[in-house]
Amino acid sequence: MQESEDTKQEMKAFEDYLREKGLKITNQRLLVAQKIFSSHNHFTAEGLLDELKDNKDRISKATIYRILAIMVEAGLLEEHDFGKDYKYYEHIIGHQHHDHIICMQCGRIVEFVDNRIEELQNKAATDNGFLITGHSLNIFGNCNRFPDCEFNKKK
Amino acid sequence: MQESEDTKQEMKAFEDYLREKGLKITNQRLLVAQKIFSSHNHFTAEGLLDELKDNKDRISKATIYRILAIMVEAGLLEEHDFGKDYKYYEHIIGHQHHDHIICMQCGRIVEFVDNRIEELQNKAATDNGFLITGHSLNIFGNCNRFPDCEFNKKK
DNA sequence: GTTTGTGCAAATCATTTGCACCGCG
DNA sequence: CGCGGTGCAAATGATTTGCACAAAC
Repeated sequence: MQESEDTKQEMKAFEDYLREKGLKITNQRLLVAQKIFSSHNHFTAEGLLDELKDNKDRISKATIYRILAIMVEAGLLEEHDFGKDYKYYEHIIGHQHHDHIICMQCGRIVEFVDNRIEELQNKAATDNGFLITGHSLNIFGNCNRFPDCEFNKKK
Repeated sequence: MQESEDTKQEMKAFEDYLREKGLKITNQRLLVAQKIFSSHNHFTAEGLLDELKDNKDRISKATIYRILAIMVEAGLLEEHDFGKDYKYYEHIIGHQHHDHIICMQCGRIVEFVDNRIEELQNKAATDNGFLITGHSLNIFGNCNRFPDCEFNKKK
């Protein structure tokens, strides 16, 4: 696994977080973080486990979940619910906030940003007396017009 | 349980759907539908079960889930994922589409509509080559400023 | 009468957790 | 060393399902 400059910085942020919290820097944590930082795709715990099966070092499912929880807590990862019965994760360090459009046919996930929507959401929240702490906007549709739409690809 | 005019029409829509699909009109289905149509609150399967416990007729959890599935399929009910590990349902017949703001402290759910957001979502989808089939916009926040905010109320 | 619905308990499935052993610091 | 981390298997919790009995048409 080659390390880009970005990946190096992200790894440093993770290690700094671990040290800061008095958590240990283990092989499993480094491997998982590296795998995650080396891709910008949305992934599932199961999918991550599969990818790491290839590795000489086997990592248990329980550990995967435990590490994902730490990274979410650290603000390095975001957890998404796209309507399936498992969660998706996305590494967000150095990524601006965005929303998602999910293809119901092939599972393709497209990111988009619209600052006007963001503003209108803030307005809706404050108008209703809420102090906004987060939001989730998912658009579901069909990307059939794309030539490479594959059915039931999901992990 | 008194039946308002609205409730009567909603019950009729449900019964029509059942007949149309060759499904039977059972006591359980009528009771569940009536309980649902008699309130405009968001509810969970568990909560619905509790409410029906009071009734002389006991309905099993399995049946609740089966009936909820039918009503969602019929377009009478909408299923929501508000970030908890159970689903919320909302009866939507005769209700215009709306999004939700959820209080992370007390679980209070406020509905809002913003047509500009709807338009911008449609634009985002079509701009990305998607044929939009649905969307879910949830804003999470804190309604602590409200005097009657109760913590951990959730069903 | 048949066929579909219901209740019960057992099965699923993603995620979490208890516990004995392992390895970082 | 000593405590947090890991792997395994068992626990959890919402939802689903198989099956025998009951109710609708």
